[in-house]
Amino acid sequence: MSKSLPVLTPVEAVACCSPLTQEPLSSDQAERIAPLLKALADPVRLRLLSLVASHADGEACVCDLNDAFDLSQPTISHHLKVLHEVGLLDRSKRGVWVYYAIRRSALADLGALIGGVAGER
Amino acid sequence: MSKSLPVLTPVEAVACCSPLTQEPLSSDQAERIAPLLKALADPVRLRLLSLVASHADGEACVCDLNDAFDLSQPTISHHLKVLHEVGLLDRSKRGVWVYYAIRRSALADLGALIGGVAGER
DNA sequence: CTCGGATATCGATGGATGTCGATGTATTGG
DNA sequence: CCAATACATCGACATCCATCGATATCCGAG
Repeated sequence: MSKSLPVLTPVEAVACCSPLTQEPLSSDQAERIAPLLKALADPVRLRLLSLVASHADGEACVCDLNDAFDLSQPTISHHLKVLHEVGLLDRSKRGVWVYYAIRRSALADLGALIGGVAGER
Repeated sequence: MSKSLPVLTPVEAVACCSPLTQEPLSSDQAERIAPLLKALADPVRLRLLSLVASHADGEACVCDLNDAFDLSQPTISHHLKVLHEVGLLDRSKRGVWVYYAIRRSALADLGALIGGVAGER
């Protein structure tokens, strides 16, 4: 089986690659990185991530996020789940509220992978 | 019509934004950036881009690229078109062959947008 | 002009994805 | 224990997208 899928979130897979432009990506590497970009490749999720990141302490309550969009609450919940599952957002529950927090290192790694900046690891 | 779409390739839209994590993305900004990430968010296209970028002079002939994949020629052609349309690859024809060349500045801008590195413009 | 090779375009198809309303689950207040 | 609020899950639906085979287009060789 060529598909022995790792116990590795997409976000972890990014850290192990040299920049896109330096040497050809292996098929496996590409398959691991693509989901991360897919998670990012939606206007709503881009705004969600950006909203969370630019909030105080880099985290925001779902209740705040819902109001920023003209979309149903399940839809926002779905998008947050996608971002959380690939490891771009952390999730923590406090009382009735759920807070999502940005993972800056994940974004930094991804940015370095794309932009070709060697890396500040 | 809220949709007066610009004469602006996605790749040009990127250069105008501060990093994702700095301030919330506007709806319009998100709508312009998402297509660029969508173009990147496919394992085959990631490898294609990486192959082209790491080739000599940052460009490669389609004939070389086809052989690197287990996919039909039309499929590769389609992926290259997607990357070209968003401005990540330049296209030039020489005789019978078509060469695609990486646009490093586009990747750099996108990387900076995601990674939060201010920018080396 | 004709042939063959290199790429692009077209149409079809199966599978993934964004969105919604309805409903489920958990926590707090009374 | 009950009601209300915050959030997640579910099922359905429409749309989008990766892929293919067939075919068109372009160009150099002879």
